[in-house]
Amino acid sequence: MARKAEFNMEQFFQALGDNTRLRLLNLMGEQEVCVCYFVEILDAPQPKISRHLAYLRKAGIVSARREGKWMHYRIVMPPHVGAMQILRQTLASLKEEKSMQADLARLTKACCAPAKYALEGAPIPASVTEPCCETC
Amino acid sequence: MARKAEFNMEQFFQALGDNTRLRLLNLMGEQEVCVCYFVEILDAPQPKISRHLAYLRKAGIVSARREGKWMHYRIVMPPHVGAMQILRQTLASLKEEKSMQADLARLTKACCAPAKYALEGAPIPASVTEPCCETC
DNA sequence: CGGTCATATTCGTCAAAGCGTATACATTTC
DNA sequence: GAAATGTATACGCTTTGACGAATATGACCG
Repeated sequence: MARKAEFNMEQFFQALGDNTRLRLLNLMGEQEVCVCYFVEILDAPQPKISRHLAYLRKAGIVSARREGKWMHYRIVMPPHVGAMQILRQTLASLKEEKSMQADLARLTKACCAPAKYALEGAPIPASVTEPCCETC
Repeated sequence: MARKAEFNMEQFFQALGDNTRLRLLNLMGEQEVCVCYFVEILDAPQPKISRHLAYLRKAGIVSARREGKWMHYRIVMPPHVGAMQILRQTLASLKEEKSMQADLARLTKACCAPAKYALEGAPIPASVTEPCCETC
């Protein structure tokens, strides 16, 4: 039985071949992140963020979850074993870049949830039940 | 001392985001390969092969060596540690795809050198001194 | 139910990149 | 040096994708 799902390497790498998307993936890392944080931290127009998230979703790299008005995105590991390892290695490499570290630092201090995300590193934190405050 | 060279992740992934280039990289694997073999095995117009090789060269993933009329290309591991591991993992994953295995099989049987490449797996085979025959 | 907020999509534009064809360049051979 | 061979580049065309601006959708709130 062929357990290995059909996986499009070409599309996978194309999805990784954009700096905005790499920044988004770095911000997600192990945790679910609300779109409003992406907009704030990347300091980019909201449609741009949304489009790149849609691109990642179509490539099967992230998944979305709605919670009231807010959308939360998280990384979903590809079924393809090799792609999964590549993605893990990519995330690890991103974390070593200074600009990516700066993004992450801004996430922990962002908006009204300075430590909420930083302290809980669960992959799918149901803990994040209040995604935003009055300013976000 | 910052040993880590400036590396463009975005450009790196863009270079991997094309199936023709993935096929070329798979064919190179550990060994140097002559352009004429690429053209024969991918069954593609020679300018197309040449353009993709130039793209990979600009991205710093392959290097070229001239030998008479013939050009030999080989993979050069990126200075960036993470990128190197990603590239290794990518090559390993490619080898598991049937179409890529078929390409490699055609390389070993290609032209007039059925076993020359298959038997010697040295990374930079100086052994390949006669790259082509009358048909290639 | 109308308004507001968060997010997604559409539209038009522009740059990047893939392709086939033709041509240029480099090397060998005669 | 002229022809032949292997490879690279230029050109025009088409597709893809990134972008900003505008608009649509979906959920909450009064």
